[in-house]
Amino acid sequence: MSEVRVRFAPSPTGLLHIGGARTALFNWLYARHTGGKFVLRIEDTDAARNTPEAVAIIFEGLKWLGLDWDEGPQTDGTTVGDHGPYFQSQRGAIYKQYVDKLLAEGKAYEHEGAVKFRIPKTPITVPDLICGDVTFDRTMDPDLVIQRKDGTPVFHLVNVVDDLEMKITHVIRGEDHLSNTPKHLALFEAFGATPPRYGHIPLILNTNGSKMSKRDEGASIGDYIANGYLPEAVRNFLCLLGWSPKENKEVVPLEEVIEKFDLPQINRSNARFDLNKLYWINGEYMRAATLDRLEPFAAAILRREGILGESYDAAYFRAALAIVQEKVKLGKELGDWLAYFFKDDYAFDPAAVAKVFTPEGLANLKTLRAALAEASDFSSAALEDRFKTLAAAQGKKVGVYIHPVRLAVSGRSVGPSLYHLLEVLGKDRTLARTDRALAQFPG
RNA sequence: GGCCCCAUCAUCUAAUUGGUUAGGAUACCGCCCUCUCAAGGCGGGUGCACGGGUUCGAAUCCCGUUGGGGCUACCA
Repeated sequence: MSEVRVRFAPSPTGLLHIGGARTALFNWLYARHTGGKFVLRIEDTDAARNTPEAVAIIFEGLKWLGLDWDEGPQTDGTTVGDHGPYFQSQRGAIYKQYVDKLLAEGKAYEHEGAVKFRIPKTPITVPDLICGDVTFDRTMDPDLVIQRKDGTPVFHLVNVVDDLEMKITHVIRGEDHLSNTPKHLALFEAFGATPPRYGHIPLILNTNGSKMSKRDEGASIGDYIANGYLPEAVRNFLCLLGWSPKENKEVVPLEEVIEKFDLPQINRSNARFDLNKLYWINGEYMRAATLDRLEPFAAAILRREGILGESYDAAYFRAALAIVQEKVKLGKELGDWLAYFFKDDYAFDPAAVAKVFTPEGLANLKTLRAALAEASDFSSAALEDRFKTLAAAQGKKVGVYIHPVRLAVSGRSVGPSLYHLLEVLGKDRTLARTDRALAQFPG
């Protein structure tokens, strides 16, 4: 009946952790599934590692993944939402009120300058939407420091106060917080407030089963951006970690995930991070991407690598992209496949030269060069026809022509469909490159 | 150590919630296709951690063991 309000409350640590990204994703999915609100709150109470750059990295990561938030600080410095401020560092006065209230009611007390909250020494059950009922004994639990000697509030306090003030209805967070939940529940009770529903999602582990920490390979979303993963692929992969669309599907459109996603179906066991599968999914998305999607993505990468200038021949670039698209699985590989399209003095792969530019291979190349020079139609279909006709006339297989030209016009033995490659390069370039190869390797 | 969570192929997971030859995907290995590389097609091996129960019947429920993870801060 009341609107669902979930939140992602990262701490600016200098990176967006893959686990945090998935937590954000699950929260976002739940908000979108229920038509609720997704709130972004920055838990920057630890001033030491709180920098504008670190906050910007969180923004960047979320936006890259397509996780837009309905409330919270915006990239341009403005704020959206009526429950702010959304930076904990700006909420000191609010926390103070709550601490004073507990103090006044005798639910907290001062101890060596700090303030401690009296944890009820009775068993408590956390009704978790994912884990089920989890009961904690608490009879031996020590009281909880909620305000340090220096007057600053502690995580557990601010977390609860903010969730309460921001009217969060569902707390979806990592399972590492399950054991902390009794403390949070006690705080809500002390404030006379109804606690949110909780859903603790399993953690993401390294391939070897150890806990994935900041330093580990692939732990940062920034790594995926840098390596040219497609955000939609990373998002799809993350969805599959702890959740399944059933029906033996792996590649799942976002709309379908939003429609099917729900808390009770989330797995309860930790998942290991399988980079192989992410790589495969990325390839799936690469091949399925439209040219309009791929062009800006690829152009940004190739510019960064100095392969493409600020301005470029869009039609030529798109044509090249179209024929290598099905070969490439990762943005990072794009440069390797496309560099020679934009560079005429490419080097020749020595191993390929040794194998293909044999006296016979070079002779075939010369024969072919003559045939291509006469071609008026340089379309792939016409080229294929011409190659086959030539081969038949000479009593040879087309391969004996194909391999030398490929090496001649690209410097390598691996590439897209040769006829298509020549079509994209065009007659002039093809002949010029062939001549260059012939000049360099006279036989 | 104490408390909590978890346990299906190497990995991510499915199993109409006790009745299946335990399914799919990635990875790996063959074969096919083929101008290279991919993609695609076909095929293959690998799994219910272990031990007890309950039941006509257990991957599924219960207990224990083992293993993994988390929490146990005046970090978040």
